[in-house]
Amino acid sequence: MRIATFNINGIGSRLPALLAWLEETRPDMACLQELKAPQEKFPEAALRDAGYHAIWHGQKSWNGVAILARGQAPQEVRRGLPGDDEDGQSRYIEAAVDGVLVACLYLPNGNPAPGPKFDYKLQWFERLIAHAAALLESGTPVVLAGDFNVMPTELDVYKPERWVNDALFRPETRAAFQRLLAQGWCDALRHMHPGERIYTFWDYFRNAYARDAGLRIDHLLLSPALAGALRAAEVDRDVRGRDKPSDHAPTWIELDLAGR
DNA sequence: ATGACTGATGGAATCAGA
Repeated sequence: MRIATFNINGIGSRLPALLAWLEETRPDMACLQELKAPQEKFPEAALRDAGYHAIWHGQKSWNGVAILARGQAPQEVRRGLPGDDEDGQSRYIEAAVDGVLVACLYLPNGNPAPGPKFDYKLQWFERLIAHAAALLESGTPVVLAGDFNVMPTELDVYKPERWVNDALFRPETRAAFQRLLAQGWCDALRHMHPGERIYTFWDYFRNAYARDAGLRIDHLLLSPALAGALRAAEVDRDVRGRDKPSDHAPTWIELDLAGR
């Protein structure tokens, strides 16, 4: 089973690029973030024509997440991260496909830091950590996939010293990510490529992609039950170099679920 | 430290992104 995560930065303007990528790579599941579209503007029919069933949680202008599954309907388990009934931002959706629970998340950016946006980021992170613990306790095979807006280590930033005070790289943010990992999650891309510089995001500014001035902020975390099934983890970086690209590249894992 | 680029909204200029 191949599961991808892709922050598409606007499904309205990115639909041709999304369809082209789906057609080429045919992932079994795809988690999308930053739909930037209200619920009724999601291109359900176009995706169905491409062979994908979808669930999504839209929002006007910002945020928005979706889970696609090829040839079958994702079974929605949850929409919205528990822990704050006042949180109206569409950043979390969860579905089961073939016995695997997949959480699609878009963790808040948090800039500028410090400030209320950074506080929201850290609070959201705490809610994620609490919910992730509950998922692990359930014993279900789980993948946490999405745009975490965290570079876990200095290896994940083209120029760490420039980012130390940024919400994506501040000590509090990295510490929260490490606490999440310490529950027992496997950072799939890092596990398959230890010590390697791999990025999933390149800024639109200053020709960042051509300079390879990137960040690794899109992650797929595997529960212990799934870690042994991991066969590959890669970034489709060429997608970032195409016409009208998202600033993120699709990131994916291959799991061997035979004989579970 | 700052700015540069892009999408959504709304129909210009501003916000947000990372």
